[in-house]
Amino acid sequence: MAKQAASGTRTVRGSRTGRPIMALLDLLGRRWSLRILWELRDAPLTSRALRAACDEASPTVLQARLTELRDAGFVELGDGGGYGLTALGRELCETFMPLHRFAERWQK
Amino acid sequence: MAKQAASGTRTVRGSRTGRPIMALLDLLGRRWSLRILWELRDAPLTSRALRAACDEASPTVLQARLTELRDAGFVELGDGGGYGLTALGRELCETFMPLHRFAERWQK
DNA sequence: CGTATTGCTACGATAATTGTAGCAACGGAG
DNA sequence: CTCCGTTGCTACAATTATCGTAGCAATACG
Repeated sequence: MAKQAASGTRTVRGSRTGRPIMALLDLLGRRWSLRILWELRDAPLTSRALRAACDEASPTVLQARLTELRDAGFVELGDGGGYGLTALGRELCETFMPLHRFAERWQK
Repeated sequence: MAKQAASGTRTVRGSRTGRPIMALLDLLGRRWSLRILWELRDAPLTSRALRAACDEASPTVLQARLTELRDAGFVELGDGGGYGLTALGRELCETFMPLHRFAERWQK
């Protein structure tokens, strides 16, 4: 019972409120979503290079996430191959950069 | 079953590199993790209030996430009941606050 | 005692993810 | 053209994760 997106409305699993933050948290909360954005932060990667960067995750999920992230407008498939961040995606990725330093301090 | 943390080492699914950012991305990439942190951003909530805030998500997963987030030191169970963010958790949550405005602009 | 909370768990059903293998399309040698 | 190697992408069974419902023990109040 995959939740269908009602015409024009961005309806993501687990977020029936319509609040965009919920849709975003849900999208980013799926496995490998955050990781994909992270791995693409510097430069575009081919699907296989991305898979290698993502600890050889299953191509099934990666393709699913890439499709979702493309639909969301965060990732694009460049002409000539290779996945890269869109301007919007780069902007989103910037939001997560402080996470890097935080993680270093966390670690404990 | 749930991957056990080898003595002293923080080993999280999908992150065998040992880089803390990977462990963090993996932890936050599990379902409801981000949402839980988000819902606790203002004030502590009881387990049931949190469940209500999280769209009546299954208590099984919520308990699992809460345990993980507690082990990570982001969430704590206050004396007298109620889950709240730790100082570290509040700090992590601050990192995600820009996400709110980003989500508003996203939406499209 | 009854009633209502709290945090938390059991367990079958369902959905998501994994792992392996492979496809069609394109391009560059040879 | 043929042979390679790459690209993005898919099939499909097996394994996990999550859902949904019900309920437990503990605590508190009357």
